[in-house]
Amino acid sequence: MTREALADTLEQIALLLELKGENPFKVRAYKTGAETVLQFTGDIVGRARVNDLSGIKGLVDALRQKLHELASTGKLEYYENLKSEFPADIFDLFQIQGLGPKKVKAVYEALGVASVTDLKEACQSGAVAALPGFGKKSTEKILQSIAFREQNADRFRLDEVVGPVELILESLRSHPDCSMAEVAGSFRRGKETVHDVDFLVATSQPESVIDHFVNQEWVSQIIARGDTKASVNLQSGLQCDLRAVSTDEFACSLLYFTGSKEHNVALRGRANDRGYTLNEYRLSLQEGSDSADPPVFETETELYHFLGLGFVPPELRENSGELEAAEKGNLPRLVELENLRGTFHNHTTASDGRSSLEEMAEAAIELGLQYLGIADHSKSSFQANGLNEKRLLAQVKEIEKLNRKFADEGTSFKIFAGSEVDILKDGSLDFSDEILDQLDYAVASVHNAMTLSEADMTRRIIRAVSHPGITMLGHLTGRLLLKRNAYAVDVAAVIDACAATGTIIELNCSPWRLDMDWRWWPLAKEKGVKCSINPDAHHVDQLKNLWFGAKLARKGWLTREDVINTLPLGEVEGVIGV
DNA sequence: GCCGTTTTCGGCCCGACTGTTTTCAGTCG
Repeated sequence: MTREALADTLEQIALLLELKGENPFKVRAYKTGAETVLQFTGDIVGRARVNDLSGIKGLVDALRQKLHELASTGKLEYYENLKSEFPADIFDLFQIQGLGPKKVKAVYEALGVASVTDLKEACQSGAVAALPGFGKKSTEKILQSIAFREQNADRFRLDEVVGPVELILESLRSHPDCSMAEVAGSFRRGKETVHDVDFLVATSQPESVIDHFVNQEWVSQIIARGDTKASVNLQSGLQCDLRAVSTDEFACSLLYFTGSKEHNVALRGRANDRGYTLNEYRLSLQEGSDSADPPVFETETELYHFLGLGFVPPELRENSGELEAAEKGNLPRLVELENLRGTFHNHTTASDGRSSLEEMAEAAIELGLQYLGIADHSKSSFQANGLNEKRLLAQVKEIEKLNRKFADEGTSFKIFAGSEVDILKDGSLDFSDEILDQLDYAVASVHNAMTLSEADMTRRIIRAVSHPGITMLGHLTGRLLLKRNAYAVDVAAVIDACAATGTIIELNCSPWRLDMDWRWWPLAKEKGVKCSINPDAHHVDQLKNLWFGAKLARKGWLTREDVINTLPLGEVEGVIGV
């Protein structure tokens, strides 16, 4: 039983109680209970197991007893009973945008809608539109949301994939018959979401490695299994494919299975021009060609060089100019995770984070960072417990105190006091200039009124980034990968405005966002706009989101010089204007 | 269901937006 599992159960109880139309304050008690469990500093699971939860605000008789039962037995009778009153798939309905507990309750009770499939049918038949409180537009919105879900049903965010990838790679590499193993495909290229994951091994005993691959405990279904390839589904539904080749074929295969298809096509054309033909196993002489016999390539680098190209990092292999650059020797030296010296835009328990200021600082020091920017929500983000002026200034004082402590201890580390300031609907900011002046830096972000027209949204954001108190723009498009599309905004115009005002654009590396999108960074770079790779961490563990950020920054052709948080403490202050 | 007490029960977190209404309920951040 984990902390997250305890909190999940309380949250699901809250949802079910809402469905039943229970007292909303009772519902809230369960929700805040879940939050309390998540934020508790200490071994909440252990304490729940031995029924030692006294004195924790928010957990009194009922919740304390339930947490004890859950932690000590792994089950909760109250929850099981509650669940049995509703169809098993009812939770899926809450994923539909625009459907909350009241509306789920309405379609369930009036129409017997118990799943997303039922809901779709009921929308199409007009039954939903006929319900009180619903209408034509609601029906359309629901159908749109269902379509979006269906479209993305077989795609996964990187955070859902990175764990399994490491596990499987390690398992393959530890097999005695496997001499090399790599992950290829869109994961290796650093796409923001993936459909499946491709693995490649070099072996002289393919059957034995494939046997090993399909018989792991995390495999839930074997889709296909042949002599040199196999496909399986993991419990999450993620499809993983394995190809087994010989050691001599490994480099060409890795190139081939990394893609993209378009990059490969261009590369094959280039091989043809030189009298060769390239496939997933090897480079061979074209029939009748008088070119020299090609060697066996041990690495992708050797193959690229043979074709007159510099090594193209996998992230750039989208056939968007990388081959031309590789030919001229103009490929950028891409930024690396290890180049990052610090980071901005992180939250603490002061707003909606789950780790305290001190814990976040300690975790950043542990990661080897020299500085950490704190940017808790501002007062308009009420749902996120945004800070008002008084609380913000108190936090600034607290940060100053901690910084003095670091200095006294001889620790070369600094916390930058900032804020994630809400961009209000008209583009004005949630804090006055006088308050912003007292901060080291400020991130401006949109958190509401996301349905403005493109023109209005663009005007709104440009007004905010043009404000002298704003250092950087947070998650430019507001997208939530596989969940919510970007709001309408003219990204190019915003980039122009940032270029004109010297405003930094964030690469928000929460795996839900990865925003601004990698496709826009080359333009931003061309215009001279700098990037800040920001984890948007709400917990110490999420500082590791920097890994996603570095990957996506590379995909956007960014170098160390383009990313401000590669600068050491002592230089970065100048850039953010401290 | 929890809190703060006025130790017994009333009060509990805001504001914008949307769509369905025609004054407001539900959703979302």
